[in-house]
Amino acid sequence: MQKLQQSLCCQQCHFSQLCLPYSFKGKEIERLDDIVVRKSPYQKHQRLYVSGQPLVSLYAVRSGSFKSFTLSEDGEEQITAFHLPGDIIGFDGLEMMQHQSYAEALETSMICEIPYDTLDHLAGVFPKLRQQITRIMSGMLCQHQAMLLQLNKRSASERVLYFLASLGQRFGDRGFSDKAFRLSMTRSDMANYLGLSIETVSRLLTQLQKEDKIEVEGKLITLLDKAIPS
Amino acid sequence: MQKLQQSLCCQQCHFSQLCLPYSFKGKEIERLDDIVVRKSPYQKHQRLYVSGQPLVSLYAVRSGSFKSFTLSEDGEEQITAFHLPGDIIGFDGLEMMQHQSYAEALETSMICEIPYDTLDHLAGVFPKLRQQITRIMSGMLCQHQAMLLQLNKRSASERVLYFLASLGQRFGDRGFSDKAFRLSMTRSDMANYLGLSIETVSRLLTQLQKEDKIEVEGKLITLLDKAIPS
DNA sequence: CGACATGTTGAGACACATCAAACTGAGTGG
DNA sequence: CCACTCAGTTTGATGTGTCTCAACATGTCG
Repeated sequence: MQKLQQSLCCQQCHFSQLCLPYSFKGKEIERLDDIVVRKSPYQKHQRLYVSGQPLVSLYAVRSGSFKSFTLSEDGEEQITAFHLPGDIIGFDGLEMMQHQSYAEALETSMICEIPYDTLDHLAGVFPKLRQQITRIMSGMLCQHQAMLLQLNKRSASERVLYFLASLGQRFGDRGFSDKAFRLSMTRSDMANYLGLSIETVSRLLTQLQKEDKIEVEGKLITLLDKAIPS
Repeated sequence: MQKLQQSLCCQQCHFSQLCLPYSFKGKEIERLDDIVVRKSPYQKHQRLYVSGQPLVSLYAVRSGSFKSFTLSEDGEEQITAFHLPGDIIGFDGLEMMQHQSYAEALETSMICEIPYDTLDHLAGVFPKLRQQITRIMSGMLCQHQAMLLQLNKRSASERVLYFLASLGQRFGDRGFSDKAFRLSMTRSDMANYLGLSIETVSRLLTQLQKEDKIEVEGKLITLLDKAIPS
């Protein structure tokens, strides 16, 4: 049991450099470990939280993947992000201390739950932790800005390629291949996120393949040299 | 001179409830006042910072307005936000401690400069301040999520109306009329922000006027009852 | 194996972009 | 004070990228 705990702690986690423990020393990381709750696995389609629910914790993806989305008044879904291991989910709920979106597992996934009141308290004590939280939120703002450019200025084809390339880069950051990976989301999810129709996404995937920019085999994607922007 | 300083301090500022001092008591707000630098006015088109520049301060809009934008490799502008009095600009630079965008005055404007290292230090000391910074950044994430829905799911007409309505609401939050206001940005800026062409924005403004949803007189906008979503 | 979600491909429609031209208004100089 | 200029705005005519509708193919899970 002790060993299991050990294997699950932040020091052992492969994604700690992307997550909260970034640049932490022994003492600080132990305090973080104390407050983190390792939950049982989430199954595909299972929700981490729903919109309107009081925010008590943030959630770090340990394995698997999630999507975040909002629902408009008339019930249409808008996916706002896909989350990979090391990502932290729930920051949009801190303003009102109520979740402003939904988070749903795209596959069987593991989660570390981080109670927010204790995290905030630690943020007062450890400047490094405070700065890391700030850094993560700031990075999310930058991502949104890049996305805005894509949606407003780029063609459907460019958006699809951008999506695959940035996903590849994120896999690369996590020590996986940045060229070949498996999509955990459906074509419908991709289309929703990119503001396109399912049919357009499907067509463009085959077209990009014809242009020798990518290889597609169902959910398996390989980025070829031509995919890299000129 | 002492009086001038007084009239410029956070306690006297009409927009403090939107800004950092939100829910602050005397002692804390004074410390904030100590570190804030009131700068001379910025003229139209003058830039607060440029992309790539090291981040040393955040900036609170005191009066007037600004736009934030990024430039793509091939030099095309993408406006990411418009800033009104009480807004704080520069959060996207905290990840790299380097500004990731440009901020430019849309009209003659006053700014409060907030040195970031001292702000961060105060954030360690005052939980309220730390929470307010978090709240502001979280709110920006929510705004981006709402924008994503607009860009991906709404028609050009709906986007223009949404833009005017949310601008009106923000004016309302600041104690101005939420129904009648003057746009400080050009049609081109609006179009750029909303991912539309200038011509489309212009056409839709006249069309919305014909539908008795708004009144347009150059830069002066009035929202009519019909503008409020059904 | 059957059922149902997911993905692909084609044909036609349409919302918005682009191109083009005229209009307006603020600032400038004669 | 008026003519000039130029950025900003409006309006019209035409083009096109992507959506919609429809049919079919594939994969997945009981």
